[in-house]
Amino acid sequence: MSLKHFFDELPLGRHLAVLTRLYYGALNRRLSHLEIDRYYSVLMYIDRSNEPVTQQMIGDFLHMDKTSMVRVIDFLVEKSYVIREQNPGDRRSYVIKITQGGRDILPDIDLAVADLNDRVMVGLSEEERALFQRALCQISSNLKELPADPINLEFQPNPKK
Amino acid sequence: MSLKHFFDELPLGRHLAVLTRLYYGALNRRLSHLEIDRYYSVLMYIDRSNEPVTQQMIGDFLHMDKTSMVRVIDFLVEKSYVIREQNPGDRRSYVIKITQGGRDILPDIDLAVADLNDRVMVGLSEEERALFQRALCQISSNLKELPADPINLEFQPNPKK
DNA sequence: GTACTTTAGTTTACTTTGCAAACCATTTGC
DNA sequence: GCAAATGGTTTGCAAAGTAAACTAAAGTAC
Repeated sequence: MSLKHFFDELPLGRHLAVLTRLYYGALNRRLSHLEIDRYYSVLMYIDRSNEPVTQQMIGDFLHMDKTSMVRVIDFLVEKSYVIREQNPGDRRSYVIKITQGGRDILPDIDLAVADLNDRVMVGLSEEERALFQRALCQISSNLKELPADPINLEFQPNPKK
Repeated sequence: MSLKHFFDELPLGRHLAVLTRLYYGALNRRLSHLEIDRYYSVLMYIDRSNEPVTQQMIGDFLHMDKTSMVRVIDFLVEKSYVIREQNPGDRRSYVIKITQGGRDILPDIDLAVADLNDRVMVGLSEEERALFQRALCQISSNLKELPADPINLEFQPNPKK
């Protein structure tokens, strides 16, 4: 049997799931000194945005559902990386603001993410990396066009003691 | 803020996780008439292999851990898609064999997977698709070189009633 | 202004998958 | 022949998505 060839016949999602796990395994290892579980992206988004951010906006941007969002923000508030502030413009929602404590750990996160993003691309030329990014976007937009059942797929770190 | 640019700064794993979820959402929808949850890959592998397959081998190939493997095979046996047979060569292990019932649903699975794998690539040339596949393999091998914490990330379908 | 609908966020209960640890029955290595 | 490793199982836990029901606030229509 040509396992090599069979690889391409498998659901693409299977490969993506494996890569996701490997990726976060590596990232969590690099950032294991931070108490931030795996919510790097959330903190990065809050920091990068130049407009006030609500939970809804974060969830929309990162494609996380709102109940998970509650848990994530609860966690980040608990760790004092962000605070919930009343949104003066809409009293139903909160503005999520990064704290100094959050800003303090961001450089580590940015560095680790940038470095790992770079390392996983070792062996690919600049053009190939650019194309890969473009392919991801294309695939994403293709998938969003398709009818789909709701599904959850996520990773979780093992509790490192 | 250039959100477009920020996209590349996010952990690659974040994008992969989202794509995995979208992909399985679409695939499960297409195969919702089958009672096979999301174990397409397992059945495909058992079918494709031209040597006797044990749970260990499946798990190794698909990067699923052995306790999940037990659950998956239990499920497939329950649904009569596969059977566990004593492995004459090693009495600790089983040979997992696909049944006629399993073979019956494989064409549907193969078709849906091939079609979806193709659809997600719409907008990319043959060369670009080939490069994308190669990039995935490269990334995978790069990641395996890196130290990593164990992590789990998977998807799960919502219980469609 | 009153009533209906939508939206932001929360809570609870459930699902799937990975991991860890303990375990049994074998097989392998010395 | 005995210790160590291996295939598989079980149990218990963790994270994240979903659904459904809920509150409070906003928006819309009349």
